[in-house]
Amino acid sequence: MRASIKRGELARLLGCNAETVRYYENIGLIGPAERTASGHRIYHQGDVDRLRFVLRLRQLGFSLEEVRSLLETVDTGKYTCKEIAQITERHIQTIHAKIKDLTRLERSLTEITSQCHRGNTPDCAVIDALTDA
Amino acid sequence: MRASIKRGELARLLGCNAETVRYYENIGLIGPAERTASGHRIYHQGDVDRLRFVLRLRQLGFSLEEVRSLLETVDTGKYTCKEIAQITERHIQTIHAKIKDLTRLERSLTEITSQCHRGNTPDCAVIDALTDA
DNA sequence: TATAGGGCCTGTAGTAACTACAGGTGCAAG
DNA sequence: CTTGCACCTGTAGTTACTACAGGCCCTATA
Repeated sequence: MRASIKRGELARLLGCNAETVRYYENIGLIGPAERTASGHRIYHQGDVDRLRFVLRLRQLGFSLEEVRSLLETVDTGKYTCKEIAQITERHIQTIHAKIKDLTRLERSLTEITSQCHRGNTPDCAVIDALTDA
Repeated sequence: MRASIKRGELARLLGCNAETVRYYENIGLIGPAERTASGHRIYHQGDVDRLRFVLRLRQLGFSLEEVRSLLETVDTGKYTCKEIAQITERHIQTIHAKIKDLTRLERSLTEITSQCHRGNTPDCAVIDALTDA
């Protein structure tokens, strides 16, 4: 017989919050789980695999909508390696843009702070930079 | 007499959404605006300066709670340059950590994608990497 | 002076992706 | 048998806005 686990065990197994599993079911990202007579959810190997797939995509920074779209793509089987590569490459670009933004931000802040004498008086170059018109 | 502008003009002047101004007032980040007899908000130079301060901090990635705290610090005037420098340096650390996270993420994705042959078949190294237990 | 169009007013709901709670069952170990 | 944990449900809270709907005000033009 197929191994079956409950929600908490599934979450522990994959390192996510048990509420997240229910949330993903609610929004239809993963299918409704099989239930025991008393209403408790039970999960099998296939469910574990699917949730792992979802969680990995999330860890890689894909949005839930992107995950949903990728699941559909993979489910229908109508995809090519080229298409998948394109999707991930677009995503890499997005991440790259975020890194650039943050780096610019870091530079600004570092520059502003570099003017500080770090003394025990309230005259501060940071405040000046933020206050000036 | 003091120059006075309305909400839309203030927003245009500082490059933010007019609704944002109302939002900041609602959450008490900026004080309640002076009103005309009919209830329209009016703003003066001091208000412009204060909102600019807030918006700059936001642009630098500070959270609204951090902005609130900084406003309070500056308002009381009980701060030293050293303290402000410490706050911004902590913030730089946070940003730096985010950059590191994203860079790691980018590396992972690039690595996964590098295995792809980009062909017109559905056998894809990305999917394999995401699917494997 | 009448009117048309904007801009302003309010409260509320929606966004992303969960997380946390309250109030109530089920289940398994001792 | 009872204790305590895990599970069930629906709902509210989080961040930082943004976008309405329904209604008033203000100003420029005919």
